[in-house]
Amino acid sequence: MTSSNIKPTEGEMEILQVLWQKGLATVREVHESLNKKDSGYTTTLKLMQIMHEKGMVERDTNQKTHIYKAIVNRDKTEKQLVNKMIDNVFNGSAARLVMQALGNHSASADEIDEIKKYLDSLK
Amino acid sequence: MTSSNIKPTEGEMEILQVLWQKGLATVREVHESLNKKDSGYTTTLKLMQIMHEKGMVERDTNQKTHIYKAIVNRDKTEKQLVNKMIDNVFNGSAARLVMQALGNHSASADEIDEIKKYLDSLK
DNA sequence: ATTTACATACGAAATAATTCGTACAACTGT
DNA sequence: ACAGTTGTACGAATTATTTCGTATGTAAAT
Repeated sequence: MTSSNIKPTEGEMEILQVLWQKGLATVREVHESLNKKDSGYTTTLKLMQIMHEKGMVERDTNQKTHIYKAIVNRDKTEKQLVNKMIDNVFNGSAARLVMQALGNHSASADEIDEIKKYLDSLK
Repeated sequence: MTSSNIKPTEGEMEILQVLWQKGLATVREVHESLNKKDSGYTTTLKLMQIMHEKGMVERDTNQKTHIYKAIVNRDKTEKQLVNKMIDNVFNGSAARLVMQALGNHSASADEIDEIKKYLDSLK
């Protein structure tokens, strides 16, 4: 087992996405990005505090309003989740996952080309 | 929103996989397929009973030992989970998911060829 | 200066998911 | 017939996750 084994919950993933996208963000910014009408500001706050305890994010507390930043690695986290799904849902077949993803979510022609190029580069 | 919206938990997914693969199975067969050393037989039993309540599986109770069968659709369930991940983790980009899945050791050369063929067939 | 708005902290309730213990029924072998 | 094994049922404990209420501090606006 490697150094850090991360298993973000669903709620944590949503927040991480915002942070990865924005780089830096306050709790309010994150909360508004998520625009959940079903849960309040302090819920997002609490979640981010927990993420801090767990070492998934860091924060600058010099100002009254803290500024957060993800410190878990995006690529690594994504790979972990994808691998788990491949295992858990597709009996270990990456190909099945890929086909399910493409057969479905109407990947655009552009996307398909992009993927082809990528496949060629793997050789 | 369509008729049935299924959201199997992680434990339920593991069981569904066994059932999809075997077609029919008893609780013991499922439990042994999963070979979890960390949880007992009655845990699997309970889970499958809950799945029955939720209408994810049906069972033949004519014999003492009940025989289970998945009734949620495999393809549909997989699509749902993949879409959710695309949304939730990859900001809506199927291509990003695919690349993450392939950039992994998990994909063999054979698999990659298979996917290429598939991509061509999409045109 | 005082009210109003916005921030963090944090305990605790609410909800979800997993796990187990135990009661009891039905088969199996002696 | 009866002990041992294997099965279901199901309440309840445990653990994980999300949600909120409320205390309290700080800045801004009137």
